[in-house]
Amino acid sequence: MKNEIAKTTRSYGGVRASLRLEGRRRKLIEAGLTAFGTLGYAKASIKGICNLAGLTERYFYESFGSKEELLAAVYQDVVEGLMPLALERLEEPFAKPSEIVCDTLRIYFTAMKEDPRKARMLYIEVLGVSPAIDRAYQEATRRLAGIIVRVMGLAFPGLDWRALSRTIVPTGLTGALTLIAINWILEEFKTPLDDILAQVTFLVDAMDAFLTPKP
Amino acid sequence: MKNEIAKTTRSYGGVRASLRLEGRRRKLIEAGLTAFGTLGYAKASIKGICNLAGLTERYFYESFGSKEELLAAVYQDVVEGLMPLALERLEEPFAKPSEIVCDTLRIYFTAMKEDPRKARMLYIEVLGVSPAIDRAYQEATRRLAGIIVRVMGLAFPGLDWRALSRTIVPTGLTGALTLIAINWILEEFKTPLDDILAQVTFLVDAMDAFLTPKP
DNA sequence: TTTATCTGACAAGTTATATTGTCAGATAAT
DNA sequence: ATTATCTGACAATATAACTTGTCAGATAAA
Repeated sequence: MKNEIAKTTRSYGGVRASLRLEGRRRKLIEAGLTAFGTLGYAKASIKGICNLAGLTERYFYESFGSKEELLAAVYQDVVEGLMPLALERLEEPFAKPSEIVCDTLRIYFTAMKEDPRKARMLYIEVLGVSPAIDRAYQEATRRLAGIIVRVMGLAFPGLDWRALSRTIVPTGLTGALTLIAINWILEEFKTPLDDILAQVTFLVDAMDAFLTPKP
Repeated sequence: MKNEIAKTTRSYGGVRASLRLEGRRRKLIEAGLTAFGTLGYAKASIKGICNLAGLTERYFYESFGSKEELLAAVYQDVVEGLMPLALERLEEPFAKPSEIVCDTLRIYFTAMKEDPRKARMLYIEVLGVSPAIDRAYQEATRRLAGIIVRVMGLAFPGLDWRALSRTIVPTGLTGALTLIAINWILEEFKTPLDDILAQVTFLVDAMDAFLTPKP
């Protein structure tokens, strides 16, 4: 209670106080991503994270109240960073359903392979930490399901996705995508991405053939 | 190194040494299930688990080298205990595909609702603890996928499930089932099980209608 | 130039947990 | 009956991490 960090207001090293604080916060989030995504949440220590960030513990508590709070911030950051990537593709035109589906999946899976830390955060480290984190996970799952529904809505405009979105179908599709991703992560991306996408293409094409009535 | 527990060989209280040891081990596994399945793995302490088991720490280290080792044993126990339940149903006859699918799912989901500790163990507490546990999770996932393939093979004998089992389809189905289950757990079983199964029935019937050519 | 504030390194206190050790009384073997 | 072993309760130690505090030197403001 006595010795809280005095709120910094001055400029220092030519940068405003708020910018320095934000910079430290970002460094901690980045370090947290590395620590959680490699060591895992349980084995990552605050001191270790601070070392990675090139900061000292004081600055950790300046921005976060606990390791769990940092985890939540890192998780949010990863989720927020990944969403727009997939959404961009949805603005572009496409020739057939399997194209838009696979393109979106490719973006998603590629992002994970390029940064396995994020992959671990998204699916593995985030579960079972605390009720608060569980809620964040649920919320992120819902958003992912929402994106999937949008993609499927574009791919199969004939279906009533507004109605379907109130069923277990989006959750099921999300789960399918998620577990395929988890297995891919745990086997260290051994299966070529193109193999996975070829199978998806086959399935989506089959669904397309079923839905579009032949004359 | 000096003071290891002398290996017990005598009979005591009318029970053989090996039986007493096995009994303590089982008590610890049961206590671990309770602790991990409610507090969560991270927050469960060895002392707390021993209290739940009505044993002292000495006996913990008699049977397990670490908390993680206990987790692996508990996980195995839960997985082994759940498999035969679902497999039993597969011996019985059924009228239509959605019947066998839903019956199996009902058994599975009911088991989780009746013992949420197991549900949490299966899907939530087990992830991200260590590479060894990750492998156990992968193995269990494969076995679950195997069961799903068997169920689908019964429900849709017209499909070549031997070939399909080498695709992402079993993993996808497993993931769908898993995430639906996780959401159900995290929302504390709010959605009535019959609602979920009704949707599954609808989907499986639709798939059936698609696969059986109309005259 | 002088004063106030910021930074980085580290110390200190606190808590929690794991892990090993001790021991008195209960039980079985001789 | 006496000796050896087993059990349960608890003490002691070690370790690790969190959290707060101190302080010298760097930087900016007056």
